[in-house]
Amino acid sequence: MSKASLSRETLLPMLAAHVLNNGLGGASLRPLAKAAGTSDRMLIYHFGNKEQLVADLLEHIAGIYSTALEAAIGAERPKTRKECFDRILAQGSHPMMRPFMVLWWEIVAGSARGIPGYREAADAMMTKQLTWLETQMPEDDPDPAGGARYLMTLLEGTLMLGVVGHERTASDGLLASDLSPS
Amino acid sequence: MSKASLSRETLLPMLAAHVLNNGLGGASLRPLAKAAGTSDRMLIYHFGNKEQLVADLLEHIAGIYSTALEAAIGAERPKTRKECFDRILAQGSHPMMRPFMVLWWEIVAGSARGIPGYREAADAMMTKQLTWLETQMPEDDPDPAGGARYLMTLLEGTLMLGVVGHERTASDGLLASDLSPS
DNA sequence: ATCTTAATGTAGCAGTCGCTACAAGAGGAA
DNA sequence: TTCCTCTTGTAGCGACTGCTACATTAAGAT
Repeated sequence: MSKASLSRETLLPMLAAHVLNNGLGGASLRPLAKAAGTSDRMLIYHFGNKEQLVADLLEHIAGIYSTALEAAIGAERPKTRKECFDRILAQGSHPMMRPFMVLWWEIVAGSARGIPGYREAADAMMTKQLTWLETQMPEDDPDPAGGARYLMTLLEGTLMLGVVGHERTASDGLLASDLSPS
Repeated sequence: MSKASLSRETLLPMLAAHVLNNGLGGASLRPLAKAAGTSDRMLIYHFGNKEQLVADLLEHIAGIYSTALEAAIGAERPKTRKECFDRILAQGSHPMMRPFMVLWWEIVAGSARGIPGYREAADAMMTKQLTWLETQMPEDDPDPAGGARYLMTLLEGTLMLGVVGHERTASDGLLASDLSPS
């Protein structure tokens, strides 16, 4: 294969990198192609049309997210739900995660708007994160499944408030709650 | 005034209606103008450029949201936080609210991406909803401010999960919690 | 009546969009 | 060799983008 024809599979990582840095909605074929070292002509050739490209890209990104989660399983489990929540929130708020988070909200918006491919990707990423979170719950938690869903809801709400400049709103609200199972 | 020259103020409601039905990011001047009964030429004349138009439009929409909230103050206050939460969630999930919700997630995404005007609008709408929610808390709540923030976090998380098809995730998670103050 | 200014229509510019027609090279199969 | 299929480059189409130059109308001020 040596020099090698670019294929969907070799293209996708480079496209994903560009999208993480520049957004998905505003991305057009020519900048996308340049980032991947090709031409718009070839993107259409490989993916058929832009809609399919975006769908494949979203699926690919969901895959990246999935493997990232699998690699992030902590050594020692948290002792309380609160500790679990704080740890994951800190992880999601890490500057390294920012491009991913910015893209995440774009995916949510696209999902709400019904743009093809977005809903599926959002669903996949949510499901993955949820099952991952279940494995990260405290060992003695009486209801890891329900607790994970509860923490997830709280986590996403907190992240959203943070995005619009209301991180204090979320943290103040949680002061009054110990998040302990009922 | 009779026939009347169109001004920013007369244009904005019609622009807002169009944006609520068709999205903000993908909106371009000519369709926007047609929806408002003018020409792209006049939109630029009145608003200077598109960026300013979008900023003004977002501010206007935040104002609509604000007055809508003020009009929605319930007659009798809920008795528990759970009841308060359910009532507001039902309100936010009402089909009538859908266009607004879809736009909301677009605003959140724009805010995350740092697009001018989005963050300010999102912040204003969040702040408004928060102070409104405080007035809707149960009368005997020991900590209405903290409770409102807590419910708000949960509410936004729940709405987000709903948008990506995980409404069950949120509701299942809340089954295990009575949301009562600690 | 004249002057000024705000409001509007018409036409178009330069750039970008997704996508395609056409042709050419490259590598394997016969 | 001859063919055929896969891959790629070049060029461009028609639609749309935000925005502007130029001209015209209408109304109010003096």
